[in-house]
Amino acid sequence: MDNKLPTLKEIAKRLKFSVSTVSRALHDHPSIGLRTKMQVQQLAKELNYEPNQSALFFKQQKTHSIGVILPNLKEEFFSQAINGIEDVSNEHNYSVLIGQSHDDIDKEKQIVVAMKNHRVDGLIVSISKHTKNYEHFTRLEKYNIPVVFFDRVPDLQTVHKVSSNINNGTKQAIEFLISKGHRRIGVINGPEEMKSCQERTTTYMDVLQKKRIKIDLGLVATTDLTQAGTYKAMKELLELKYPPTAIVTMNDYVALDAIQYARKAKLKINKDICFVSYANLPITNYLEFTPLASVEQYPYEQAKKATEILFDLLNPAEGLTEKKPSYKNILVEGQLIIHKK
Amino acid sequence: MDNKLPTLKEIAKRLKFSVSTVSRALHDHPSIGLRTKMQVQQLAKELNYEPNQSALFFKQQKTHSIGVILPNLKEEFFSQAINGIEDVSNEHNYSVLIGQSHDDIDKEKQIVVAMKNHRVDGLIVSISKHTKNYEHFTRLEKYNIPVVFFDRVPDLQTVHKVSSNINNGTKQAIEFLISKGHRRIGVINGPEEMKSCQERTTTYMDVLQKKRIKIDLGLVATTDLTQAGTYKAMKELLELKYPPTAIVTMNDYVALDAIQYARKAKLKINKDICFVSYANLPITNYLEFTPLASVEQYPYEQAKKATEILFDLLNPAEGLTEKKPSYKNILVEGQLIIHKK
DNA sequence: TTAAAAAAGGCAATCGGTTGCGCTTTGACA
DNA sequence: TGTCAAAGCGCAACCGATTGCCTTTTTTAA
Repeated sequence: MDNKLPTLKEIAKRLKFSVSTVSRALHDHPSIGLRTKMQVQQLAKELNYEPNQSALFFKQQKTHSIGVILPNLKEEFFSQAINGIEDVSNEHNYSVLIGQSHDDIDKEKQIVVAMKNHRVDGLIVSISKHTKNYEHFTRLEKYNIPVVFFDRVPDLQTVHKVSSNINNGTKQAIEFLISKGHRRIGVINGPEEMKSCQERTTTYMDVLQKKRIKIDLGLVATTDLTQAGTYKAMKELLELKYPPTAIVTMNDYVALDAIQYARKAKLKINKDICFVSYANLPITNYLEFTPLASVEQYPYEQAKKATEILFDLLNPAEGLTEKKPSYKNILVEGQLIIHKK
Repeated sequence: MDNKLPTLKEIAKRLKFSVSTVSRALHDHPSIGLRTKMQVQQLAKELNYEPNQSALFFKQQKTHSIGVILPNLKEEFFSQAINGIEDVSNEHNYSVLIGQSHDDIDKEKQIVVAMKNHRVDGLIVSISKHTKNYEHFTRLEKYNIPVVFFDRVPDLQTVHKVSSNINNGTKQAIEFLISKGHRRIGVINGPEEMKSCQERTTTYMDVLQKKRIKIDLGLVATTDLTQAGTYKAMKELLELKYPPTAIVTMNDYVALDAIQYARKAKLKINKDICFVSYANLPITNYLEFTPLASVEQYPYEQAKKATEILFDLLNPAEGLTEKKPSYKNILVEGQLIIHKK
């Protein structure tokens, strides 16, 4: 009982019209008579006709789907980002294909290939924390698959990207800590490959310098974002001759690990030592010991903006010539959120 | 410079073969000579030829993609589930299309239509918490799109589903609390529409009865899973003449809200009142006040199993006749995990 | 009444790959 | 040297929808 889906041919046969007439009738083409249109449209409705998307995709060389590659859906940051992507895609009647790199470069490359084979019309990407080489992405140009990066973006001028300008947030964060009387402020940064981490350090030093606070490079530690890495960083910081009284951490997950370490070290959170972080996870509402403040990076907005750019690329603006090798580089301002409690 | 992708036709033209020969050569068809095969395969490699998936999808009437519909990616339970789905799909070289219902029935229906239009080969679904009517899913049968439900499954016999058998976990949980000396054990359950919630209540009563503990229906409250709903449930329970000394909550998110409420009510967690929950969120590791134990529901495994079933449906086992209106109904055993601390 | 224009609809190519079937070689064997 | 089969390859249909162009019919105007 393989209930074949109705096709144009089927309708045409029943009504004794040609396939092309049926097609045009359904599209309200002017050169089809009213009676014919009515007949066709009614039968189409009766049969519950719907055009075969695969055929359309094939003909128009479009799949009406975009791919999304990101490190890990488990991080709420990214699952919020997905919402932004989905919302915009749905408006355009596009579907969303998802792939997680799990911060593994090989997996990332593999997904890119899979997406390309699937002929996605475009790609939204947040790169893995180890990605330094972007060839697997740039290669997509040959296939006319536009790519827009967000949040974790390559340090290239020749790509479209949306990222969070954390400089302002970082500045606010450090000034906030200084205003609270802290003078020895530590940093637990992420891998140096990540552009945002370099920026964080730079801003950190800028602010301290402006406020005429001595800079001690020993106060800048790095983690690979694992719990072990963060513990190690904390160990280094706490073993300093003059340990920090406040620490700025790469993101909330790092902050949670750092806080856990501090507690094991019998430090009183927000008393002996304070934390300021990035990302502003909703889950922190349930925590007893949380960062004093977080720099919100607006994942939903970033992802939304990135997707909008992608659709602009897919539907080149009306009346615009092809000649525009200009690359979008949008910055979403980060914002320091001071937690209540 | 619209670098057209190479096609069979292109290769055929250059080598002066017919398209069909080229096609067969690339597929190692026996009726093609060795020399020809070599030539074709080499040129194909040089040109970086790759078959146009859209064309294939169209021809074979398959898209090599499966759709996933679930309530909310923000819940770690579901983002873990996605991993299981992705892993299996990748093995089969399938792509994963994602849609979130956000627990909204209309949105859910809309996504089903979008997925159908996209001609996904199959669907993995965890229904919204309000879904009672499953017509939008059963309608897919007509399109030969198999559906496998997981975790939040319809209460129907005529569908494929994988869900967590929480009865055993619930039993263990209640017995655990009883062994700790609790005699007044409360329940904060989810919406009654959800099958798992009915089961929870039933098991709860069974165990109490077996242990000869008086059943007080006042101890069973429900929440709509929002914070407000949970607060209301807690209020009811705590205002009882003899309030519970332990509470079993629908899931960890509910538990967190309940715990927060209890703390505001100046109750000492794990002393005045204990909690046992479901889901076992990793985030609870960072919490000061957590449930004593959680019933792990193995989202990754559930989703993985569901996806495997889907692929079985897509590739009907060799030598099996079509005649098998048998519906899979897999239960993944829940397991009580007692938190250390 | 006739020519020309407008209206209505059909033909066939096309997208890229697959595949049943038929045609032409070649080689082996008698 | 003639015969026949196997080997090697091409033709053409097909999947479903779109669209440029041509044909037929009807209408309008001269």
